[in-house]
Amino acid sequence: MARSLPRSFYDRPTLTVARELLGAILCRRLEGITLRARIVETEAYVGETDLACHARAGRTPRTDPLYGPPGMAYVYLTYGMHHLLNAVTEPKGNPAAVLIRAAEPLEGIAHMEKARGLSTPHLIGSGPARLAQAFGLDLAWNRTDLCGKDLWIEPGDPVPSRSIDTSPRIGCQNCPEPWASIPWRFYVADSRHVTPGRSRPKLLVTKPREFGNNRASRVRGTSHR
DNA sequence: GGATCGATCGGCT
DNA sequence: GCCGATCGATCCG
Repeated sequence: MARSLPRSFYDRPTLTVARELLGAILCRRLEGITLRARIVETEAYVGETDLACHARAGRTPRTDPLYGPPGMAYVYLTYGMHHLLNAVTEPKGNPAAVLIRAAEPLEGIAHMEKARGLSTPHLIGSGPARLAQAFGLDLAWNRTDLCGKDLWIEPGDPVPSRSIDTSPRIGCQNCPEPWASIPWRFYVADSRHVTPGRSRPKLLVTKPREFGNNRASRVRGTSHR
């Protein structure tokens, strides 16, 4: 049952791994139960030249896992309170990884709901920090072998390319171009379990402005902090 | 439904 | 010191 993806799966170009991780099943063994969730959103971070990738700073104690063998977990803390899970990719020495951004709970859902403190299905794993919280992942999981027995990823039903959408990576707006705009985020287009607010490329929702009341002067609130 | 803002801390400049 | 690979509460429309 626990047929985890082999290390060779991760030992490939990061963009390929990011696409093919869609539909795969993230799993964690707990006492008595197994958590399973279908990955529906990923982002690729590729090397020191990618100025959105942590490896832009070179090899440091923090980024060291990115330089290690493929198939290892890279977990770090962001904003002082959120943990994010990555899968290290490409041959050893090539600092790159796939950020696992969102997943649809399949098994062990009650445990995930408890860990998240809520039970709204599409809010359990729809974001990298939410997913990490649902799975109980923190810094102790950094460098965990994803080809091991505690935390692993199983093959799932492949997502056809027509069902995959792309976008710029979230939270990289301040990076220099082309890194801010390069479409290295991949997600299952019709999934309700992706990061909210960015799943749909905004259809023709914008109504024609009827009253010429185009007040551009947006009062910039009295910024008292 | 969209925009804004505060929380909170490790790592790098 | 400064700034995040974020989330959730809150306010507004």
